Amino acid sequence: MLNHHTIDECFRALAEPARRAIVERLSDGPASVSQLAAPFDMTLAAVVQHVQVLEKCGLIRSEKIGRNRVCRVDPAGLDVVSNWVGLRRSMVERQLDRLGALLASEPTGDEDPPETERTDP
Amino acid sequence: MLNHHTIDECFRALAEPARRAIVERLSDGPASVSQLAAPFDMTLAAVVQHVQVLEKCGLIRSEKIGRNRVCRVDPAGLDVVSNWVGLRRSMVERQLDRLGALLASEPTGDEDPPETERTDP
DNA sequence: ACGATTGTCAAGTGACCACTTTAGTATGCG
DNA sequence: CGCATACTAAAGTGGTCACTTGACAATCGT
Repeated sequence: MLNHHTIDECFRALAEPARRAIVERLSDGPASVSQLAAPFDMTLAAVVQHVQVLEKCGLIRSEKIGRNRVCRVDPAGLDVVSNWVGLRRSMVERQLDRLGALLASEPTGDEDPPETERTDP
Repeated sequence: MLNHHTIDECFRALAEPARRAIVERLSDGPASVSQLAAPFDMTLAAVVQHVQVLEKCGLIRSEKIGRNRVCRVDPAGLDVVSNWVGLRRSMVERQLDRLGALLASEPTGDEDPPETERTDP
């Protein structure tokens, strides 16, 4: 019940350049919060907030080790957004294929009304 | 010079539920602006603005036909975000593989310092 | 034990942005 | 022509959110 893993939260989280940069850094290997903060011209507190956002939406996980919090990417989070994009891509592709086939198989050009619209028949 | 196609713009655009819904609707087939607006409890003007955002970042294209503007998904836009996510996913996967291999090939447990860190040696 | 790291919490602030309103332009239809 | 449809453009507004500050807790090194 801790993670929502919703598409909305994931996209919202990745909309922020700093958070995307954190995920990029983290996809190269685990890191502590201050390690994550180093490249930024930003307070440590701000980075902590970003980490919290990323964790709440399931894009990263973290565990406290001593006085450090070590963070790593959670593949499941990436999958959520990957699936969304992948589905749209395949739908658009299928849509274009259908259009291509239609154009190729109708030399006369007048058989039925030009249903260029949505998939319902 | 019209489209930026930057990752940042694409993610920012998709962070908005309404805009994601528009892309979803559009990945099922082309539609006019007012068709896109229909399901929303929102002014047409607002939808127009969303369409403009989606077009500027290269996620959709549109052409004016008569008094209608018909919109369709631009696959290239989806590819931009797909590539970003795909790269991170593969990096994380590779990272986990390396960790697994390391654990499997070290029964003694003390050969070199535990470099769980980034890829540099 | 003391000081220095490392992180956390809470409250405040400024900027951005989604949305509305208003007013206007262009196209289709009878 | 005249009226409705479909969009566009500009300005204003409220709410969200990234970031700061400041004060505090826990842990490490010496």
